[in-house]
Amino acid sequence: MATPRQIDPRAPEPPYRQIAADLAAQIARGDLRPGRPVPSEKELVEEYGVARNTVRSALSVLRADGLVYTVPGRGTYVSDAASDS
Amino acid sequence: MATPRQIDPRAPEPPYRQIAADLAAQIARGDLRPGRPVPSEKELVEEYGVARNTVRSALSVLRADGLVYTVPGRGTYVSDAASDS
DNA sequence: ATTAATTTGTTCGTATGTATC
DNA sequence: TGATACATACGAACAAATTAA
Repeated sequence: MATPRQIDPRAPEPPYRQIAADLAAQIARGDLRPGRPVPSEKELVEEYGVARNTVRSALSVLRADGLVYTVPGRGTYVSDAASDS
Repeated sequence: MATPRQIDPRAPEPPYRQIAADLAAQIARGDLRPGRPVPSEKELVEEYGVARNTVRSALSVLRADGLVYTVPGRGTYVSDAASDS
């Protein structure tokens, strides 16, 4: 089963930003490493307990920040320069 | 050719649930028998005129209900105890 | 033994409608 | 009103497992 990760639906920060921040923290921490895949959208849906759209919104933030890149049909990966952010 | 089965896209029940209910009815009726294969996803797509994802959602419902089980690469089969449901 | 065909599994892209805040 | 979230659906591509030729 997926490791549950907590987000607060009533926090001022919307869930998709909380998730983006959490994933960014995992990258900064080195839990998610450059070149390695981020959990799939399906897995993130299960881990965070949100809809797929919400996960996708979070990943869009990370993409915009250059922290990850997505390959259609493959997955989303941590960018090589992500650690220097 | 595949026997067309009617789905009402404007009904309150979403198509994937209508399909699940229809297949469950076929099982209850004995049209689909324990141990025997359910039509392949490809066939169900043609029969119901929906996308593969939608067929797979319907099959997920039946699996969750224990009415069928799926063997990767082989197919989906009616569970032995399906009749007692 | 190899190859091709079939079938299910996985993953992302996109769109629509509804509901909530 | 606008941003956000959820549910659902269709599409496309490729991988993996199984079976047939």
